[in-house]
Amino acid sequence: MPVHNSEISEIFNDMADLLEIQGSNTFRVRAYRNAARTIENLSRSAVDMVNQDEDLTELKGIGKDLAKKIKEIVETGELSMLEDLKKEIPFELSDFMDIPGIGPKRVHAIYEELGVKSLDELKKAAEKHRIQEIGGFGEKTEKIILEGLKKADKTEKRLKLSIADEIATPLLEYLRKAEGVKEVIVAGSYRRRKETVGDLDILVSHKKNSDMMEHFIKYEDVRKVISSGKTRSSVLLRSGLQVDLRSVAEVSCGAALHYFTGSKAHNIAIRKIGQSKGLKINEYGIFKGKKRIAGKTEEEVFRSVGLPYIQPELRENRGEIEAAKNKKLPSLVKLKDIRGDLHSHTNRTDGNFSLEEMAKGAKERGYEYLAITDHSKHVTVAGGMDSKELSEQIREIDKLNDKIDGITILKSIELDILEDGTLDLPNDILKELDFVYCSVHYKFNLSREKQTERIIRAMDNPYFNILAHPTGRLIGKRDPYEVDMEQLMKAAKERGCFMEINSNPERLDLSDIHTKMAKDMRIKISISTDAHNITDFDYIRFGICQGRRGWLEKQDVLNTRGLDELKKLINR
DNA sequence: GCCGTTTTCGGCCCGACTGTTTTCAGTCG
Repeated sequence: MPVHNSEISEIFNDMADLLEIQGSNTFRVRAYRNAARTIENLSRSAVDMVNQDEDLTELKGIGKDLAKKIKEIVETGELSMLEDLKKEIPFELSDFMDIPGIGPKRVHAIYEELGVKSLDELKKAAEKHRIQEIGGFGEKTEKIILEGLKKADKTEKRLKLSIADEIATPLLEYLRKAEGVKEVIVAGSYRRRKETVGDLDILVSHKKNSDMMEHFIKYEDVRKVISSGKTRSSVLLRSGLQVDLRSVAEVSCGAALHYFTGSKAHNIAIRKIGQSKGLKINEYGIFKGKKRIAGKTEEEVFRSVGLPYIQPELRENRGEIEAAKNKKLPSLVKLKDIRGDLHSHTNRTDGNFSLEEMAKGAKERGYEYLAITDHSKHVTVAGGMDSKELSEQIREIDKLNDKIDGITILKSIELDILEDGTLDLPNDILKELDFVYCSVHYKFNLSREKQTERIIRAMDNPYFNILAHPTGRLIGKRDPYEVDMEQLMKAAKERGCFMEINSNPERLDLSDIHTKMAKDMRIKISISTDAHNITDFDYIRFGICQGRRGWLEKQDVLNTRGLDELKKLINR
């Protein structure tokens, strides 16, 4: 049974939870959490590393002990120490910590004092007002627990970046109307352009005596004020999104922006470097003793620790600090580098606009080319094309290309990969196309081995060029299908195939980590939108963000090329 | 439990807000 990296990191996180509740050394707890993160962010499978007898202690935060534990997990699928720990402390206690306001110390107290060991029992204890009986606990804490339990039922989810955009835009506009306001900027994972956002961290600078905080909590979309102070307030919007507003002085703007942009792991790493240079770094600035030596801009913050500016999308402590030190930071791809879209649909299958309308929409966006990739026949619900219909469309595109100026329409298809790895249409029609996009649309639940084999077999066909939405996931709705991405990428590399970042904010597939894997393996990427509408072309901005989070540079992306170069590059 | 361009031992990021207390611990980001 192959063990996934995510399972290893989950075991380490479980270890950390239980150790923390047990009252273990906090740094030991942190070591487990760090290790969990390292494994989760690994662009290779830990199983392979163990099997190839590689030295795991080379990895950040993995020492002799944790290396041994990783090996044990890989070989047995579990960690005996965790199993032992579960016998000492009820495992369900770790769920208590999902309640906001409840941490390990309080969980420990509840368990020790009341013997409560499940969420059910916790609810009953709170309802009978037994929580208040515990020293250091009061009425409010009890209420927090009851409310938290209610909320846990609804499984508070992270919002997709596109939704966060929709919520943030009017809020920012509103905040900018406050009296005495100077600057308003969103930090946090929103600024790092992560695919989902847990909350919004907004920084404001304003004149003295501004009513900023007052203004903020009066926003019409506020459902509940969580906390409100002079420098920081938190509210819950009706959408369920939490927004934290922080007031910052101008001298501290850069330091605060860096601090609240995160990620936490990145910040810790930066602060450690600062510490080694005798500096204290916090949200107010960079301090040498009591003297502030920097903090007005983010550039100053980085300079003070001897680093060049690091783009927000890279700040995940996935090697960006080492790259910065070695002057190896990527020059990230930009929206304006994109010269065409390689994945789009028309009303011949499940799109909403005609070929010509889509072409005009792409042209209006300044594109030099647009590839039409309608579905093939197996996708019956979308009215997929057979050979005859495809050849009709090919002739239609030829005609349109004669008629329309300023943009070239490329002939392509989103061709289904069948269960046995064959392609949905025969090669004699595929050879008429400029290139072929391929994808999986059914039988998502094959075993990891079978799914991997299926796609690699498809890649064996010489007309296979680009793998669309390589894991099939829909964020928050459908998990990615099981597939060995490393194997897929190796196969793609050997055969001259490419990968897609599907820019639809529901998909963003490849993920950031897999994008980085492709980059490391020198596999070029199509950043395209899968547009079914003209406005869908604008999803490209989310794909670009994902590409940037995966360290992509202009030259790593297929559709930053001019038409001739693209055609040369894409054909096997 | 990890880690070392002063270190193989003694550190390990830092401050605001809240609740329950009378000076602070816990939690959060």
